[in-house]
Amino acid sequence: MTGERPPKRRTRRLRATAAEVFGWDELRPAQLTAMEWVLEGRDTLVVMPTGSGKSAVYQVPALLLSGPVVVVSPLLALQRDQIAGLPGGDDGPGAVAVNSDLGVSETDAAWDAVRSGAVRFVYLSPEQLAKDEVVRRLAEAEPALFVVDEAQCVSSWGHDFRPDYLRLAQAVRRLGRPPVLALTATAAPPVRQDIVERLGMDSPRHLVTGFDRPNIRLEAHRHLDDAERRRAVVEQAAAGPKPGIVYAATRKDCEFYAGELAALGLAAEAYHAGVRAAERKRIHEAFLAGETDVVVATSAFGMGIDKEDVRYVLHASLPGSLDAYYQEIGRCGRDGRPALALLHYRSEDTGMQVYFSGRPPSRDTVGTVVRAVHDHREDPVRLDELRRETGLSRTRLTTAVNLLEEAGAVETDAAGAVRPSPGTSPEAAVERAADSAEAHRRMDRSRVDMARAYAETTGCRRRFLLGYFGEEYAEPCGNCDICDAGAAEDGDAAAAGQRPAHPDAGSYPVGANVLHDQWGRGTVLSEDADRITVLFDDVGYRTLSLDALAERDDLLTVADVP
DNA sequence: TCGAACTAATCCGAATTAGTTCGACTACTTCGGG
Repeated sequence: MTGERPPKRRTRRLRATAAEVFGWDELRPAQLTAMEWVLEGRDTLVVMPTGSGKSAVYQVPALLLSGPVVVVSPLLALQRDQIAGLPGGDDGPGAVAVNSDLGVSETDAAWDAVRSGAVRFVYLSPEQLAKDEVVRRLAEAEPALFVVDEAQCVSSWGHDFRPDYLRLAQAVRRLGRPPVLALTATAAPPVRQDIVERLGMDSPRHLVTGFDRPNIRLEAHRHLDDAERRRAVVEQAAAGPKPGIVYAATRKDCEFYAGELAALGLAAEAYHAGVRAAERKRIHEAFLAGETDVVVATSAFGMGIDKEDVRYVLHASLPGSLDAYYQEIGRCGRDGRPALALLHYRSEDTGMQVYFSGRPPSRDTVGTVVRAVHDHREDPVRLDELRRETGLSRTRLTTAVNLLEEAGAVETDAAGAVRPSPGTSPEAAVERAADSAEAHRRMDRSRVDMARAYAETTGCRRRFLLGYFGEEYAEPCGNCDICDAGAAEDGDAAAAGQRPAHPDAGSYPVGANVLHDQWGRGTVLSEDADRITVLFDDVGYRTLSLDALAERDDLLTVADVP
């Protein structure tokens, strides 16, 4: 193994497989790089926009690996789409999805196919991997790669809504620790860090392609009055070029806006989790087929929508985070033609988003769980047994166990059973879990604050948004409402998006590590005309006014500059 | 945290108002009934 021969041979094999099996004559450099890392057996985190061929990063290497590939995917519909998109026929790679749709005999047949090697890909929800039986049968097949698709779900859903996402690392361990590949289209630096930690990835390589989507125009409008906001949303949704997506905060609002738009003669549909499955499928397909002008939806609508010609994404309310916002607006303008991301909000919207960011399990719940675990000090206990003993729901129990595990108070052993960590009392465990929960709450709260800060920024919106994702963007973009206003004021496009500089502008360069009097260590994410945004390790995102910083020069000190 | 929907109180009863309560997003899985 000397010189450059091995990688070159690997590259040739990847290209040949892509062409022969999938009919892809060209692979993009980023795709190829990530595929090579996967073949080398390295843990890998890939952040690439939808439509750039993320799935290929595991599909092609899968055919060159020695065992089946496990693919964790959050929605059963996505699993079906992925399998339908694979090349069929006798030469194509076999694939199965194991989930609650299957009957007993179908499930057995699926596992037989996995065991016999007839199947390359096994698609599973994280809930499936919480089952002993599933992990046991998978382990027998000795998987060669563990893929987590839509990996942002680990961070956005794992902490409360779907806690089995935080238990994937245990499953990976029990499967013999195959290399882990995490794929996502949108992840800010703290989300990437969360994904890496929660999946237990080992010194992973990161492949992050640019976030900027220059053809999407960014605008935000604040309203004082709810009726006025509703009027503006309906008018703009009706007037804009179609098709478009309107995101509303509640199911009720979806029905309201869809009703108003339909009354104006538009083909408009309301989409949310309260709509029955068959109807949702119909709406989804009609939208992809170009039969719908506007879908008005909650956050339920989005994953798996790969439609090129969406002309606008309009938000009728403040989003819960810029992570969610960027994901949602990224669904317009995929054809590269001009598109509009428009946010209508009221400051009152923050209340509901804080509510939505979820409440951690109570001290009582955590206490019940930790005492139950301590009762099994001598014989580690499985989660389903803990559930019977505590009478808690699956979600609440798993969330509490995850929190205790994060706090170092309990551990999961090689067989998937839970026991107390040595030397921790139940009382201390509850305290530590409460501290972890509080840290999550602060982080979630700061994400809502950042969504509002984006809406209210006085600088170029694109610079703000990209700064949030850790991408420096020096010049004003010229394609947001703030840049337009600046250009109109000074008649100078170059000055657009930049208000007169604060005397302290430049004191806190983007990327600099800083130390705050109260909030501790942090990293400067972006700099507006009169304020900076910092991501603190312990308290999350904060915006700080340069005026306030000028008054007390010991408040925030620069530790080092990149 | 906000706002819709409800309840109680008020000067006869209808109608207003102050106070209270409750629901507001995202999925998979399992299980019972038609």
